[in-house]
Amino acid sequence: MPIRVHNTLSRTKEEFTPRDSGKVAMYVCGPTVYNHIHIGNARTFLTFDVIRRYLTYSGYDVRFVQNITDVDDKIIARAAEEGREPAEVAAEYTLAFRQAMDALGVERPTVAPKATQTIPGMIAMTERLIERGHAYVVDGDVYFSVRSFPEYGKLSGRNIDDLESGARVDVDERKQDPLDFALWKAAKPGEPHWASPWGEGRPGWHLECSVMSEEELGVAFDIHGGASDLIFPHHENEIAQSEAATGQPFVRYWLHGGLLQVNAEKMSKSLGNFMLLKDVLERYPAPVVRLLMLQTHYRSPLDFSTDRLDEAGRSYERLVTPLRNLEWAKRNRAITERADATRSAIEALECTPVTARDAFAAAMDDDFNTAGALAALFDLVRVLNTFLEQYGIGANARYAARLDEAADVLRDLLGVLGVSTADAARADEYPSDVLPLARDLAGYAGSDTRAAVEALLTARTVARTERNWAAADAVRDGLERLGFTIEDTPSGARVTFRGGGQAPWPT
RNA sequence: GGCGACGUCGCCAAGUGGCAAGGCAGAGGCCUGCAAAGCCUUUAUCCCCGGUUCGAAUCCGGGCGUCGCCUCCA
Repeated sequence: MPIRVHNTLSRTKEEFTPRDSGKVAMYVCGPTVYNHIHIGNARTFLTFDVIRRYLTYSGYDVRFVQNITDVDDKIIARAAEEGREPAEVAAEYTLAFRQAMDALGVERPTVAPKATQTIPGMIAMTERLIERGHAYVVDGDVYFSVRSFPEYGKLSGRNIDDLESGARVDVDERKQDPLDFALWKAAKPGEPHWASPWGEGRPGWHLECSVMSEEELGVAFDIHGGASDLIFPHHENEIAQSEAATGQPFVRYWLHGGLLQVNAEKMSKSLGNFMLLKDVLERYPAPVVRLLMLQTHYRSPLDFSTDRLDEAGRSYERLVTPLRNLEWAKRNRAITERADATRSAIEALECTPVTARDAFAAAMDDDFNTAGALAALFDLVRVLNTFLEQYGIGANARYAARLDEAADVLRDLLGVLGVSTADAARADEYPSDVLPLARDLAGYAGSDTRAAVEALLTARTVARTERNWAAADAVRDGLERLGFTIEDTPSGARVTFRGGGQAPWPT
């Protein structure tokens, strides 16, 4: 089944046909490295990470290019505030950006060019534009002439005259038209600068994306992504300069993500209501953050709050619990076939690898409907749970293999969404707080925390055998306060440590 | 003022002409010493008013409300 994508240029869903069969060339606008990225930035990068992963899962060879804007007004301003060199500021936040993306589980780009390493290409494109009559020089600045490009406005659905009537910012008298934008800026004293045919200067904002994408992907590459606030003027200007310079279409499919909001308002630097990704990741595991964002379609606005993160945490638990339960059942060879076990539970288990993959793909093929894809995974979870409930691992190897197959599908498809299941089994590094508890309740005198927990569980088992519920519950409640959960299963008590004295999210 | 998006169960959310997915929360039941996890059951005619259609949450018109872009912004 073909993949369909919403193309901002046509405002409709179109069948996705890449330029070169089997290959996808995509470009996503990267960060300006003047600060840590915020959670809104993260949403956009996450969106395109999942799109890239799904295209790869679908069999495409994806070449993914993302710029690093490391020379810009905001970087210069920040450096001036802090009495540092712009390059130093850019280097610091470039590193921070990569670390944050790694922490979120975003795959690295195939290529991540920096603006400062693309200067010759930007100068060359500016020269091309001047030659073709699309740009003009004024006092060391070079401006693109929007009037020279008749199709200006086709992406954002505006026309030049409407834009000018709504203009409310000071007009630079040196521009031929108020909408003309800088391709090259003459450097002011103290600013980073490079030699150019128009004097010492630095590139304008939009230019790098046009140059890098053409160098790395060629023109009329497949997918250009970014958040919807980049449609105008950024992407509109990219189209103008690229198509004016090459005389060819720039991009086949424009994909734009919805903005993240806080309290139903746009989160932005200027409103000051933003949260940094790194701060959120200190409090919530990456899979939970990803899950929250993937529960909403990528083009819709998404309201972000800790309440919703907590909710996503519970959803994550539901998705990974069957994997934990299956491992536990296998380790204990738990076969709990019940008298009322049903034939349909077996049939569902047999069908689920295929039905889950089909439903997942059908949702994702429809403009990357991750919410629908998740629904397919929750259905798979129910099938697994139901089978485990009724049969355990099953009385013969045939079902054990079926269970493994279903679990593999679940892990694989969660992987396409970049939702790691690795955290699900973490249970090491018990806190030393268990030692006094074990001494008081189990008479354990050693210093090995794992042995202490074992002693506590043994004491609890003994107490339960003696029907001494108060003593048994003292162990469970004591451990609960330290971040452990005890669950009694047909194969004995299972203890899960969720970390710290405080659970990463309420359980 | 110009352009655009959205309004679906308590909360979140999918669904673009044919009996309204899913998650969270709630209720009842099963299981449990009690729990936890899990299973089963249970909760909507889709902002309002018109229209098109055999049939609309889905198409058209109007209204109300929310949000975004038009200025750096993911």
